[in-house]
Amino acid sequence: MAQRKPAHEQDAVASFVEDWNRERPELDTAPLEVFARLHRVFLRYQSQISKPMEGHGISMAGFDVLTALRRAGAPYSRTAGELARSGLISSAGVTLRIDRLEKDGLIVRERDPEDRRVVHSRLSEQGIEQIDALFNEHLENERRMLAGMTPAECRQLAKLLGKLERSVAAAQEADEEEGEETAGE
Amino acid sequence: MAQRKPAHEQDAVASFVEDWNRERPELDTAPLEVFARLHRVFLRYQSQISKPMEGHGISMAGFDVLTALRRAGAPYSRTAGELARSGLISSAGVTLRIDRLEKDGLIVRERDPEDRRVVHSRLSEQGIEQIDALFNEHLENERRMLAGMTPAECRQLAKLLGKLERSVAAAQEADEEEGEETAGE
DNA sequence: CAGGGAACGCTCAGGGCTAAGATTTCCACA
DNA sequence: TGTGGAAATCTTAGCCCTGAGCGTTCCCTG
Repeated sequence: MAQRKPAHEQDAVASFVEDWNRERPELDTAPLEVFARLHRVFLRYQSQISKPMEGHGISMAGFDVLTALRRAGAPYSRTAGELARSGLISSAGVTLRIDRLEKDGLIVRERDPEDRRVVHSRLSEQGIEQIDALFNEHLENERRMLAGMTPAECRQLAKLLGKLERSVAAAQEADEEEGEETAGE
Repeated sequence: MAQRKPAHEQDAVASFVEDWNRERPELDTAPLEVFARLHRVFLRYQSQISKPMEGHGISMAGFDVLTALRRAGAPYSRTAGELARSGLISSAGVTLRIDRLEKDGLIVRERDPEDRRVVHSRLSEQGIEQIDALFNEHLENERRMLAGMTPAECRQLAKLLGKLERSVAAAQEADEEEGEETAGE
């Protein structure tokens, strides 16, 4: 009943896998070793990364937009569609993010005169200052989160995560094509 | 039909790093190689993993609770606090998750007769059936997402993610201790 | 054996995201 | 040149999460 937590705190995912092997031994739980760990480390990362941002009154969602604009270089402007693709979120999500940032005076919306469907979001002066100050803190914070890893491990992990992203994206696209095929039957 | 992502489209995170080197060359962006990739692959994973669950009318949040209870073994029961820690979420979040699952008839709340502060959440018969059926699909889906990786790469990645979780957790705990020290001044 | 602190779960206010569909604008082509 | 489809953005409805704080219950201590 009580959870075992020996002095050197066993990996939580290893316990999960043990549990499943006991409860449903016929299942091959190998994928959990990757994805359950991915999930847990992301949740921890997310909550840790939010701390310096909250100090500046900026959310992770807002930070994502501000960095995308800052990265773009002068005049620090992108369309809503570009922001959706770069942040891997829906177009509705972009609208909401931009609403909030515009209300805070960090960005301005500008309708494209050539193609009036398009809206450009541009960093305000205040937005540039905020993100330039915050990004240093952000990197410093991330460095502290990597303190337990060697540089070689970081490089190896980065490489494998890149490969995993491609693998997950491939499965996603395979699903979408299958959906299109069966849609016309 | 041509692929949507032609060969010349390089890794999105590599482009980010290039952008930062151009815009703010004084910054050491090495941590992004790990965390930006972690963030992106998690977002893709999250949206892909939701597909089979939606078919059963279950959210990722609900799935997390149901698996935690199923893993626990008979009588498939845990306290709210245990669920919060195992899912890395707040106690308020647990209350909401349980509210929804109870309304759907997948779990039942039972107040502990020995310690009346404690509430146990237990899988209903229907809950057990649902999660047993869904978990197979879930693992199959995860396996498809790993199709682009070799087993050796998966093991290596799992190991490094485990190490990263410990490293991130250490940074988190360091922050909390610092907060406690300065709180009493 | 009475207080008071600690532990547990819940409530509330404030954000955040998505899917589906509406609206506006562009553009290719008959 | 008129029209239908496609594209870009916004709106709506619904669900999910957190931090702060509340009420209840337990239990240690004096």
